[in-house]
Amino acid sequence: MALKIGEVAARGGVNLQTIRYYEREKLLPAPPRLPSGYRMFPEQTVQRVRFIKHAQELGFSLAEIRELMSIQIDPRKECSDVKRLAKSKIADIEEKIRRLESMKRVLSGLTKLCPGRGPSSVCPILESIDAKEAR
Amino acid sequence: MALKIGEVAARGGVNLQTIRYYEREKLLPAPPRLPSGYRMFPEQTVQRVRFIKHAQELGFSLAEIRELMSIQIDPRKECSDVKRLAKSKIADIEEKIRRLESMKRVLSGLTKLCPGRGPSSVCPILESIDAKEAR
DNA sequence: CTTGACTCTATACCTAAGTATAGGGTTTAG
DNA sequence: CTAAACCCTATACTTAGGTATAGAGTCAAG
Repeated sequence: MALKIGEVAARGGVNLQTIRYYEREKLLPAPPRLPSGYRMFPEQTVQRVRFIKHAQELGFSLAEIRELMSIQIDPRKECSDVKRLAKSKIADIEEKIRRLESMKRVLSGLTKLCPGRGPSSVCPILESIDAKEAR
Repeated sequence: MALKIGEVAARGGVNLQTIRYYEREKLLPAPPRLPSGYRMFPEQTVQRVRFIKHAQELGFSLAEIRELMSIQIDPRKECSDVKRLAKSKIADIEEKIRRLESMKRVLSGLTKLCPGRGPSSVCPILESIDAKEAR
């Protein structure tokens, strides 16, 4: 059930060139090739591409994503390294969640204050965000 | 208690040029100037810069951040517009939180499985992430 | 057995978000 | 009153993360 590059790109929701770019950048393992040179990707690759896209939307760089995904590939790495890395990533994630939750609180508060009519200068969104500094 | 550009940059934790760039890009309002042309920023500006940086770490582009911050500035805008925008931003934020929480679950599960010694190929992090697609 | 849709590599180009540099004026501490 | 440490504009360069194009080969439906 191998997929050609166009299938992977379509199902992953990205440009075809992006798949080749990710392979060059070691975000996707180099797939087996047909004698013609055509790449044949395992189906899983689609999930991987989508994971990359989601992680990007959460503010992770490709370098960070590569780090996350490289963990189990290298058997020279010790499990303790994996554990340390995972813990530090969990801390990053928790910080992001905290900030998002604070932004959400501010915005929710705003929609409640907002009468729904009249000029928006009444709405103190920016001051709230500024004052709380998204914390 | 006005600040010169260097102070703002240092306290905001960004390059000095970045402040001028943000002003050009309308992420910071054009500050008053001394007769010499020196910008004099209100202290608040530091908070604003930090907010921008935090929002970026959460995956918002400068365009999105500008949209968020521009809300109360224009009194021609109706409060209902503000409300609609705020609600759509809240939905975005909730989606981000959901994905982060899923990533966190996967990583936490991993640190528990991980014996702390031995090769990392034992650790099924990537498969977990792939399988769940960060949801 | 051909023709249209696909793939290959290589190279060039693009946008967002800065960062650096040149060539000058200003402020302030000694 | 001068020298270090600021600031000004304008312009050029950089990095990350893609996208597009050229020129050539391959696959599959009729």
